[in-house]
Amino acid sequence: MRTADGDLIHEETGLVVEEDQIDRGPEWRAFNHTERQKKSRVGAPTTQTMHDKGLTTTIDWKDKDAYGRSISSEKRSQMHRLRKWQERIRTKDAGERNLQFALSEIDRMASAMGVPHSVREVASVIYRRALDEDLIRGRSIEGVATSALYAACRQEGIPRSLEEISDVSRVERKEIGRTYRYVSQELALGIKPVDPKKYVPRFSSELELPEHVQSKANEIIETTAEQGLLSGKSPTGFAAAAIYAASLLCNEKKTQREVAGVAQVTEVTIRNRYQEQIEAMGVHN
DNA sequence: AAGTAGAGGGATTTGAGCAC
DNA sequence: GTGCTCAAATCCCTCTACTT
Repeated sequence: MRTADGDLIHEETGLVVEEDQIDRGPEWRAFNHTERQKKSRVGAPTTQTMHDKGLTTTIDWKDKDAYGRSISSEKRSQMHRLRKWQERIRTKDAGERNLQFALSEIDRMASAMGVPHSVREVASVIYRRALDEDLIRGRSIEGVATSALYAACRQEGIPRSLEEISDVSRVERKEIGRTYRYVSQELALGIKPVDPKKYVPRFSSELELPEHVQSKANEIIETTAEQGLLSGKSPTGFAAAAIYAASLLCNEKKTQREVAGVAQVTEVTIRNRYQEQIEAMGVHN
């Protein structure tokens, strides 16, 4: 095998067997200076599948020289040290690269969702903790990164639903939920179920509902949640129903379809929830 | 808009099988 | 008997599709 430099490499040992003696200086090459500048780089073809793009030298594990002869014990121990360091650098690089990738994914998703910088910081911390606790083994980096972001949003009090986060992630909703539960449990994040009231301002502003409708929706949520109506129900559906009910009560009516759209639940869910809520409010008043 | 049936999915409970 | 794992059963919620 020959490198781009023309050096002959021993197939098994990977050691250089024969150096290309010819100086291919620039002045007599076929392409001139400007052509040379056009080429961003020269040399061996690179591959994206390896972190070093396949350019680094590999020291193999045989104690033979380029000619296949055994080498002295002094050389052997020197080779051993070199290999050890190469392995250390290689694995360290791989870990760093994965972390870099995860953090850039978190950043990308956070930007796409428009969440503040503090959430990204928290997500990064959660991801690093998951890495330290060895929770990523057997799971995808993207999955853990996405669930770290999901957890961070909830922890910072600006929750995003699994639907919303799976829209910007390459990982599907089910996987995010599963990984999130696992990470949250293992790291003892102690995140409480999302308060539906947290969704009210965002959904309301998307629906362009005035302040007093929001307060009414919050009131409905508080009263009905006290009566145990929230238990086991999805917070987004609950919030959507309360907003719908509030819009009716305040004569600022939005259709179930509109509310369902911004909350990413179905109209059926809104119907079921809001009737329970209205009933409970009736009993309450 | 409202209602209904049925499908599908997640979480929890129950029960069988196994090792100690 | 106790503790554990794993699969099946069950419950509840949300969804789609359809009708009124």
